[in-house]
Amino acid sequence: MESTSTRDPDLTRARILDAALALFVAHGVAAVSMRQIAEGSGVTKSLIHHHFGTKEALWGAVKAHAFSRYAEEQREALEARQTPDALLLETSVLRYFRFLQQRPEVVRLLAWIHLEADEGCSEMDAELVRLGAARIHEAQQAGLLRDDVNPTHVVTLFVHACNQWFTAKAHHSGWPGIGDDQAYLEDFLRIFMAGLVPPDPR
Amino acid sequence: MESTSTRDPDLTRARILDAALALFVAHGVAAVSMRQIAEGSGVTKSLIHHHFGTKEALWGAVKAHAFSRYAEEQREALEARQTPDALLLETSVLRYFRFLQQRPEVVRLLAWIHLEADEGCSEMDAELVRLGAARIHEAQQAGLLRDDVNPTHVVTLFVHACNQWFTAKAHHSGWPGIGDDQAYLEDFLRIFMAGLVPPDPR
DNA sequence: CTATCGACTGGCCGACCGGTCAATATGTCG
DNA sequence: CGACATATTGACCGGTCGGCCAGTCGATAG
Repeated sequence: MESTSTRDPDLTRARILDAALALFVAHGVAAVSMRQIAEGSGVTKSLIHHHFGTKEALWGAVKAHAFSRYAEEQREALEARQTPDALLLETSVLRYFRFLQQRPEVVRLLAWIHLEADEGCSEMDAELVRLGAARIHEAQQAGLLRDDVNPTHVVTLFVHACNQWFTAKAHHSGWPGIGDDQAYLEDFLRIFMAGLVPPDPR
Repeated sequence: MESTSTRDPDLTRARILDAALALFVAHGVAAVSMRQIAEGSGVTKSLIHHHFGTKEALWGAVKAHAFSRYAEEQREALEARQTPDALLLETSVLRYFRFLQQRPEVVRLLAWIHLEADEGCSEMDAELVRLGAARIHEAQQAGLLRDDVNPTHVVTLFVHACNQWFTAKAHHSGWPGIGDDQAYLEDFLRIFMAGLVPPDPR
């Protein structure tokens, strides 16, 4: 049954993971102390060591927890296809863009993972990419998309275009003539979709 | 005249900046100690404080030094236009891609700066973006590129596509079906350039 | 009731942190 | 040759770090 407020190790672990994720993502692993995480999660520093061992192990658990949840959300959205094939790619880009727009912590988590060159995390979204690439391959064979480009690169390209937009947002917000999220998304989609139509056979 | 091996404050500053850049870029500012920088540059820790003050000031000097050198290189290459207008954009993308390919430390430096949300650094490449956007605007008015997209977004898009490719390389190298640098670049250029041709007026 | 196991606590440790400071070495100028 | 500015050094400071450990608390099983 549901436990009372005290002595709930699962809830404790969850609270530690949440606080650690927030702090790690905001300031970086090296800049966050175990004492800060303890304070942020309302538990003792020793208890964190009891549940997760070392700080590095905690970071590993945080990554696995947050990343797998994100990957699951994305897969569910991707597998529930109800749009016609011709618009599937465009709506996928749009959904991914909105997803990152509403979850800035995912963007920063990815950025930290990239800087660590953690190849282990790539397994978690490899399945997503494979799924998306398969959809694009289908559309290519149906003549809806040009077939002289690697489907995986198509997925990679739009993921990159969305990720980097939010990653570097503070930086390029000072660039002259740049627009807001919506304006960038629309221009990207114009170029991206027009660049993928099959060439006129004539 | 040229000084001997001892007592060359300029050389000392340069050595400290080089060592600090390498360490900061590799491990992040918070994870690098002044003692490590001292060891890496062959000087005393106190001497670093003497020349640069605090650790944060050193990081600022490192950013300014590396970033301005990078921006200068890019501007020189951009201002020496000798290619015909029709190919300028494609060669610009190619040059920028090769530039990042040969300077992985620039890619990582940018990634760290983005995570800091340091808006001050955006002034350094804002001029570059303005210059590139102006070239694209010229090409639009000459009818070489579609004119219903923001020129700044065109620059932003290809910068993002190149940056994120190298930033996340270790991560997406595990994705199924992904190609190498050259294959990605070619596919990106196909989509990008085809997406920018003016629509058939008929 | 008692034995037992895991959740949980406070205190402690050695190592290391960024930064300071007085003292010294070295080059330059009068 | 001094006098002076500054590059350079090593010792040292208070504070914080991650991790450890002995021990208490609380639920559950026998």
